[in-house]
Amino acid sequence: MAKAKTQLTDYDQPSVTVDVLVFTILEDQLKVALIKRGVAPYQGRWAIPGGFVQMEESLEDAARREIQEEAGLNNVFLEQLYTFGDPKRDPRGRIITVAYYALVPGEKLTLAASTDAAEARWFSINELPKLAFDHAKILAEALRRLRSKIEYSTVASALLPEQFRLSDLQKVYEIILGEDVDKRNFRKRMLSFDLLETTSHIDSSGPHRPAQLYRFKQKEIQFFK
Amino acid sequence: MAKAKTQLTDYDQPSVTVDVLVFTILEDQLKVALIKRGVAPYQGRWAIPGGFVQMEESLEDAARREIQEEAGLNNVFLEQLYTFGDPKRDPRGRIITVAYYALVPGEKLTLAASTDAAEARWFSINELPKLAFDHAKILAEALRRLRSKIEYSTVASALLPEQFRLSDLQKVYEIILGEDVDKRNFRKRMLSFDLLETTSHIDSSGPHRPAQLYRFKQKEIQFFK
DNA sequence: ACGCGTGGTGTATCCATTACACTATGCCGT
DNA sequence: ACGGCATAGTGTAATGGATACACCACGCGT
Repeated sequence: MAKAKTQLTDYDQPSVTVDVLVFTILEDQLKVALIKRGVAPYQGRWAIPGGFVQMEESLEDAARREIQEEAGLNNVFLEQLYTFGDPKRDPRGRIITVAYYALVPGEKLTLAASTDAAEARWFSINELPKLAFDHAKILAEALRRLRSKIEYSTVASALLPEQFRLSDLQKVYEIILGEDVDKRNFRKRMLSFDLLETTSHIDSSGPHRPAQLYRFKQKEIQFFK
Repeated sequence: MAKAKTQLTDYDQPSVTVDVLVFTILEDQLKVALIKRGVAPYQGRWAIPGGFVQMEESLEDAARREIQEEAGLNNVFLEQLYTFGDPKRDPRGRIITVAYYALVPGEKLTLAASTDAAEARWFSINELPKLAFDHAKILAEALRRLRSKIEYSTVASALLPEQFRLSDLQKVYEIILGEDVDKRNFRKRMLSFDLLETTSHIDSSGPHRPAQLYRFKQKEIQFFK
């Protein structure tokens, strides 16, 4: 085991990981990417993907690296959630984890099992397995944050392709909030913020009236009102 | 320098500190406790008090320990703010800091200079000195959080004694938000949430009509609506 | 007793949110 | 080509919360 040359105190210190909750929408459900642990502790249990923070990378870079490794994705919405540091949260020792959550558009996505994971899968948040460590708590916190944030910001855009129908956007809200939304009020409200614009494209798939496609004026997340 | 016996990887790892922003209200101003650094780097600059996380304590316990050491206070409102982990944020090496903020009632408070601090003082947030490290950013984030949170929760209670006049509560809002509040609307709104109750005490200090004293029904923070 | 300073109260207006139902349009099957 | 199906798209009335606003109440100090 290497000596910790850069430590600034003479004492043992906690290790630091980042865990990343990657959410997407598939089959009209909110899904989260989990990995099946291939080693003890919690061997065989599902867990939030994560890994140690390297010395030269920022926390956010570490989170992006994880997403790249697990799901092959760059350039997704990513936000720090909370830092979990209970001394007992990991039976291997003192590990503090900085949790992030990411949102990726519901398109083609592949999940790669990483070194210490036997398998990786999307789970609907309505059909979650028992999770390893304190990961159920972390996931619950992420869902709270996402449900809250969608009410006053444009985060939903990160779950959609660049262009989308208003009914697609409405569906994202319904899936995340878990309740139906009134179509007319929803459209009125969304358009009133002046953060959406029509594109020159029309969606004519499907045996019904074609829909206008919209996009968000800004790629970055905006706040309502 | 001690060998890091409990490390879980063969690589060097970041150190972890907690930094704690302690806010109070004094002289009708929102104040934050800062310490003057007695050692390099940033010797002589003012900084947010903080320290290393010990192996056996949770992050919150570490934050409470800091508050105890710096200000001799227990049992204050404390909430995790954000974790700052830029590899360049500290010239001494890789230090990740988990920032907390605490709110203490505006009463008698003493600040003690700790080992590596030459001095400790309250600063009005309107008259801040240049801060060490990335502490200006951390403080700005804390202020944003506090200003946001006071709008939809009872956090203001943590800045007041157990019993207070409605005008005291109003003043806390005005100081934190930095703008005047309409007295009648403020009272109507606060009372409408049914989170306050009158006490049997009347404040008769001052050469004017005495004021009813109120308290929050719950000690814990509640959310409006 | 009167004036000062803060405590305490109500009403009318405005604006945002809600509830709610029908017509429009393209596709597909006959 | 037409009729039915499925989703797109649209407006108005009622409600309720937020805002703006001014005067009397009460103890104290002089």
